[in-house]
Amino acid sequence: MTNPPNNDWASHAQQVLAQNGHHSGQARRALLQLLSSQACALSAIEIEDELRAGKRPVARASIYRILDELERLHLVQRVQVGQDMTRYEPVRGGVGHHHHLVCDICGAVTPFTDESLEEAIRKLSRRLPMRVAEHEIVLHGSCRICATN
Amino acid sequence: MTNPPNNDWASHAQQVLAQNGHHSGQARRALLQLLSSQACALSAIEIEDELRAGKRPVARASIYRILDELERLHLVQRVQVGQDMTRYEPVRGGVGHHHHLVCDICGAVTPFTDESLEEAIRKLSRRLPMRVAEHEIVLHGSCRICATN
DNA sequence: GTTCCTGCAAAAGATTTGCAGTGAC
DNA sequence: GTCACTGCAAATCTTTTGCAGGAAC
Repeated sequence: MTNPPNNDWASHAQQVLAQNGHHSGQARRALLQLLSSQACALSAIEIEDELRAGKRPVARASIYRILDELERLHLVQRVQVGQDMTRYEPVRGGVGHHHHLVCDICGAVTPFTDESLEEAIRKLSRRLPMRVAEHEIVLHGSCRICATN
Repeated sequence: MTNPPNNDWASHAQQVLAQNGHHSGQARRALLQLLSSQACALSAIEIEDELRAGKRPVARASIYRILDELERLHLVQRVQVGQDMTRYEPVRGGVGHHHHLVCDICGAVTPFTDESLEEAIRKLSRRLPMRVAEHEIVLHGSCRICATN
C-alpha cells in the first residue's frame, strides 16, 4: 500500500470511494474536506457542528452513514478516548499514525507518537492468536494545567 | 499502595467505600461480588443480566451509579473496546493487569498481557506532558475462527 | 434510467436524573 | 434520627433505520 501525501487524504479517499462504486455527493465531499484538515480525532457531533459552522451543513444521519462507510473502507478509524462518544480520524496509511492522551479532569485529548511502543506491538502481534489489523492506545491522567490546580 | 490479594478485591473495595463514608447496601455488595469473580470486562447491561440471573437483581440505574462511584475511587476502570458499550473491570492494583484483543468480526473480547509493552509505556510516560495514571490498549483484528472463514 | 446519496423524522439503545421509600449507622 | 442507598419512571443523548426526493453517472 502506498502512502498518500499527508495533505491529500481527501482526494485519496475520493478515489477509493469511486473505485468501490460510490458516487460523489456534496455532503460526503464536505465531510472529507473537514476530516482532511484535522490533525486529531473528532466525534460525529463535533463534525456536525464544524460543518454547520462552515459552509455546508450535513444531516447527522448522513454523517454517521458516511463515517460508517469510510470506516469499512479503512479510510477512517474509530477512536475510543473513553468518556462517552466515539471519535473518528482519517487513516493516512502510517503517515501521521499516533495515539492519545486524555486528561480525565478537563477532557483534553492530545496526540502522541512513540516508536518503541509501536515496535513492542509489532512483536507482540506475531505471537497472538489473532490477525491484528489495528491498535489503539489511550493514556489517562491529568494534564499539566489540571495537575497543577 | 499495597496490592490486595487477587481474590479479595471485593472486601478491599468495601473497605475503601466505608472509609469514604459510604454505607453498605445490598445492591452494591452484589455488584462487587460479581465483579470480583470476573477475569475480564463487563458492560453495565451484562452486569444487569448476570445479577438478574443470579440471586440479586439490581436496577440498571443503580448499576450505573455504583460503577460511577467505584470509578471515582479507582476501584474499577472503564474499558472501551470499541463497538458500542462501555465496559468496566475491577482494578486490582497491578495484579491481573491486562489489555484486550477485539475481533471486529464476531466481537469476541480476549485479555492478554505483555511485559515489554508495559515497559515501553512506563518509559514513555516519563517524557510526556501529563501525569499518566492509567493506560488502555486495544488490538483489533480477526480472531482465529473468523480469520479462517 | 438506474443506482447511489442525502435529509428528515422516527426508532432504538445506552446512560443519567428526579423522586420517594427503605435500609445502614 | 439522619444520611446514604436503591428502584422506578422519565428524560437525555448518541447512534441507527425507513422512507422519499434529488443528484451522480
